[in-house]
Amino acid sequence: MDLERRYTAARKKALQRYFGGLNEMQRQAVFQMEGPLLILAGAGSGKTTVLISRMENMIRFGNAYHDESPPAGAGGAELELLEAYAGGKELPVDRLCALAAARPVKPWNILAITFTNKAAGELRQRLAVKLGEEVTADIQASTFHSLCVRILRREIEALGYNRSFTIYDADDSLRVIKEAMKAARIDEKILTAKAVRGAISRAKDQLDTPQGMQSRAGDDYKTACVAKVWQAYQRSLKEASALDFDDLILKVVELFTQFPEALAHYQGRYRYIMVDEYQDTNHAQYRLISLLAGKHHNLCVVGDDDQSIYKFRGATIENILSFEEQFPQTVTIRLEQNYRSTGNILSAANQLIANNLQRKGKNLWTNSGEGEPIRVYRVRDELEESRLIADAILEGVKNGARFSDHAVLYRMNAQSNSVEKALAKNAIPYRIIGGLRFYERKEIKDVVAYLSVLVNPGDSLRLSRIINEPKRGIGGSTVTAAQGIADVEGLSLFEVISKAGEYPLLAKKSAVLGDFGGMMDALRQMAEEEPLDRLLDKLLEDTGYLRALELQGFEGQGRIENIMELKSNILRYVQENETPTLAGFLEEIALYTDLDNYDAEADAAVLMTVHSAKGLEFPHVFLVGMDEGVFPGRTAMLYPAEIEEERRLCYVALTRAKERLTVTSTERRLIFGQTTFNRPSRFLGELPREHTDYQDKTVMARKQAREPAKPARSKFTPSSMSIGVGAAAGQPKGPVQSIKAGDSVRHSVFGQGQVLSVKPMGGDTLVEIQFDKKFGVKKVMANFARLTKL
DNA sequence: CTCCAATTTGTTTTT
DNA sequence: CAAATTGGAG
Repeated sequence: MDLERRYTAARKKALQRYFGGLNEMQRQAVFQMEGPLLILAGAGSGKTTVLISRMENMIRFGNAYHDESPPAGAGGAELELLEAYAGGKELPVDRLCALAAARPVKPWNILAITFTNKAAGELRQRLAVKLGEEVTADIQASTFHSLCVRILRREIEALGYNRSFTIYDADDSLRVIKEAMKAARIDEKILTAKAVRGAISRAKDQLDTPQGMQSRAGDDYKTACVAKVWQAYQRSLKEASALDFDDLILKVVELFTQFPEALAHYQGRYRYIMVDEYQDTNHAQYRLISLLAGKHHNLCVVGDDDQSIYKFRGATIENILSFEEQFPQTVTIRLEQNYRSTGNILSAANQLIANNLQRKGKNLWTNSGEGEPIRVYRVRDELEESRLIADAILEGVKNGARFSDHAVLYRMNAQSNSVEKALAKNAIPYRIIGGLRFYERKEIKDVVAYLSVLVNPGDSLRLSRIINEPKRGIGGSTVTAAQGIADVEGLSLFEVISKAGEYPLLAKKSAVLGDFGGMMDALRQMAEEEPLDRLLDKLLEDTGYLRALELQGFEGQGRIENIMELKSNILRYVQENETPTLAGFLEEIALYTDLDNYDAEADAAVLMTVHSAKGLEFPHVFLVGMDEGVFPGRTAMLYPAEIEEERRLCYVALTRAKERLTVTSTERRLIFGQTTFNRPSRFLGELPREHTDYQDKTVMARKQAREPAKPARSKFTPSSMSIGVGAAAGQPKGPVQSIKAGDSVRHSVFGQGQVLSVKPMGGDTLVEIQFDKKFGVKKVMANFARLTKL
């Protein structure tokens, strides 16, 4: 009797010691393993560490902490050992596990859902360090979308789709919607295809149906149109055996509601579920999770209502605000100690977000010192803004920081341009996350379209993308005619083309069409026999795609390099997977994002949107464009709810910074070809003075103060925007070597590259250079970049 | 059918 | 301001 009590107590102590690196709240979250658990984790409160420790605890010790009975056969000797460990003696981990564990969880019973594939990979990696590769490999850690694809690959035939379905991206969807709108005679001037796509997507997030929308539309013409287009859109997708992003979630929900035995299977498999970034889930995702957790109720969600920034994508903050009602007997744990930022940064962020009404409310605190105040600058325009940043980064590096310690955050991708130029001019290596993504480049989309058609010949959309790329004399009119026949005959476009000879309408083109069909058939044959990289080579050769690019000159060179990059991606995929398939590769890249590729190791400054920066942290953060109309954005300014979302976004931006935070605002700015004059963002006014160091660097301010152009206040002097940093660093004074497109050059930072284009610019020359894949294409100023011709 | 040039258009944020 | 679409000529 007494032994039992002592054993339980010793075990508790031992576990406390094992997870001694965590704070009290974090440990509570780790040990709370059964039942619904809501972790409200503020920015920088160590929630990833908690998630990892929580999984480690489950796998090593099971519910030992809350278990009342000692393991079978444990006696006095075991108790003594356990007490010794609790008291500070060392003990091998396996030994401790044997002493303490109570029904440990099997790794394959754990499902962890993250926001990006990168985050999932990191989770797995950090877990592997603690538990080893084999154990970790059995844990399902992925995004909602990857999880759903996995499930659908096995089960989708029950819903009448082909197992080798294609995943359409936003661009593909838009094309299909445009087609549907044309067929329905809906004028794009009244209702744009993009608006329709958005409306459909949001409706899908709500688990709405075309029929439901139709009946609710009433006399609302636009809504009725959307419902009609949606219906046609869905029919096209099914004909092509394609799913869009939203469908991935939707179809799994459909599967689980229609086939209880399928649901039961996955409920049995995923007994312990964790969802990260829960504040950014939408209704469909909530449904999916409730279904999966419906049997065992072991659902742990982690989130921060103050960091909900994806409303535009259907995320509903309600999910986190009403979690306790949705799941009775929820245990709620708040993590409010921040380990990331200095006191000044944290206090300012706290005060900013306190202006929001729609929130649960919390107060982050930190043990670390005040740090330096937030630097707030008002400058003339985006050029000065960028120069200031370039100078500050150089200053930071001079003081011992790495380039990669610096991040520049902005509200929209278009803002990256001026920053990019300034960094290039100063030979500061940088990487851009987002913007035009690798898989959105034309040549990559083309090649991927070829590959998709090989897997899924029914995919008419992608077929028509590449049927005349490169030019082979199959123009729009021919495709339209063939598509018409396909619709009438109930065949796919590809089938009609393959036997073009049978249709008088296509008689003239039957030779070219037949050749094309034959070529694709031959390639499909090869796809089944040859390794994927060989297939790609053959495809590029046979289709003439490569040859066409070679004839394009330097622009084509860059594209070929991109395709080679695609090839190395294929090779990597082949190496990393035991049973590599073409379909598998296509799936992987459909769900791939730029962020997944973000390599924190490479020493380069990072440029990205605030949205992309979610979950990341940097010692030095620059937040640019804090202007009314930019951040908060123009469209948000009229609606209080939107302003709150913008404020949350701003909160996310501020809390990315660990040590130094610089915020800038400009008097005027060139936006979409028009100079706009903006007041400083209202959010700047919400940062308390005692935590900021404000400097007005506009011409007006200097005049008013009757001060010469040099501000006297700071030892950190971007001042008159020293353009000559690069030159001062040792640029040879002689005439610029004549560099022309096609030359090979060496750059002091980026290494060797090929000149793509040369443009005279403001007394200097802007050179666009293709470097190796680590840096990609960069634009640099010839006079400052210290280029040497090879 | 293809190519080039002019016009038009749009301007958050993304799995 | 840039990209994308449209229109006309070859």
